[in-house]
Amino acid sequence: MFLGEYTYSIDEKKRLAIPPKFRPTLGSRSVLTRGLDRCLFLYPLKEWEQLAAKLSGLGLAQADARGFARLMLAGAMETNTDAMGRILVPDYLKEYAGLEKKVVVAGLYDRVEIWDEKTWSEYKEKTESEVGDIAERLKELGV
Amino acid sequence: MFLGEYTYSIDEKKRLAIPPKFRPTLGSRSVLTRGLDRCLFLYPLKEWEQLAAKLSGLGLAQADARGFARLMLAGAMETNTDAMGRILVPDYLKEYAGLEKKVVVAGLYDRVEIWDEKTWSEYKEKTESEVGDIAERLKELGV
DNA sequence: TTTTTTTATACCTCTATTGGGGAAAACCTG
DNA sequence: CAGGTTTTCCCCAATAGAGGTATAAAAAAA
Repeated sequence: MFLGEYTYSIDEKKRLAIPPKFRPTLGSRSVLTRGLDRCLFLYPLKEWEQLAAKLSGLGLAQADARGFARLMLAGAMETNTDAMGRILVPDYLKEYAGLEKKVVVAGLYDRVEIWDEKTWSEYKEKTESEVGDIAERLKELGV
Repeated sequence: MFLGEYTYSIDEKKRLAIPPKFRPTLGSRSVLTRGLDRCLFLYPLKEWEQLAAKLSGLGLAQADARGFARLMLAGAMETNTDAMGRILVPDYLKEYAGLEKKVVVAGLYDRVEIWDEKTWSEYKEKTESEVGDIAERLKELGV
């Protein structure tokens, strides 16, 4: 289970450290792809395989489903973590997410998300004001 | 069951002691999250897992559900209590709750709440003055 | 008052993070 | 196809920071 948010910097060789707590769960092979809302998704290989199967089964009928599947499948790339637990972020993904120097790595239960620090803080502020009453939402979930 | 309120100080390494009475119930692994009214919630791992599974089950499709899950899941952090019964409070949560030196740890039946001492006393004063109105409303609830 | 538990601070060890160097592989170009 | 250039990967090192431990003081209990 991935939890928490961490800040790292991408070095000039496009290497990005993964939080030590995430490393055992991710394993040595993981998949990096375009995510929603201008961030990147990072999955353990097994989780990715399940998701990819679901995505390719999404039927060709709807244009938006096709677009979504293309976004994630076409942009996917397997990444090997080096001895220090870092992954290499390819140019086209770095550009997609607008990653500058400072980057936020966030754990979201079954996946890891990678955001540019600025984009992340803007998104959080926006969401906090829109989501409104957290207590109400939690009650809907039966907590 | 968590009961009572205690005052502790966070050391310069962001470590915070948990009341000895709470330790057996929390176990060695627990989860610290953003709470309501600028405090932090601390759950035993098992309790949290139920909530997290529900949040992650909301799926990727809707933008507002995504945002809500991101706030709650990325905002959470698993904390291991050390040999002296202390937990580590990450920067972003310390900042969220405005924790300074003195901190109040309060038991609320099934969860633990963590407040900055100043925020806590202000909140209490405010609530005590409204206590009459609240009692009226509780009567309506049949308490 | 004595004993025991607990809190807080200081210190020390170890791990994590970030940087760089160099080898190998891939790519482009002439 | 050969030479040169760029990119990727692997190894190593230094520093800083985090995590663990011990001790002394304080509080609580007997």
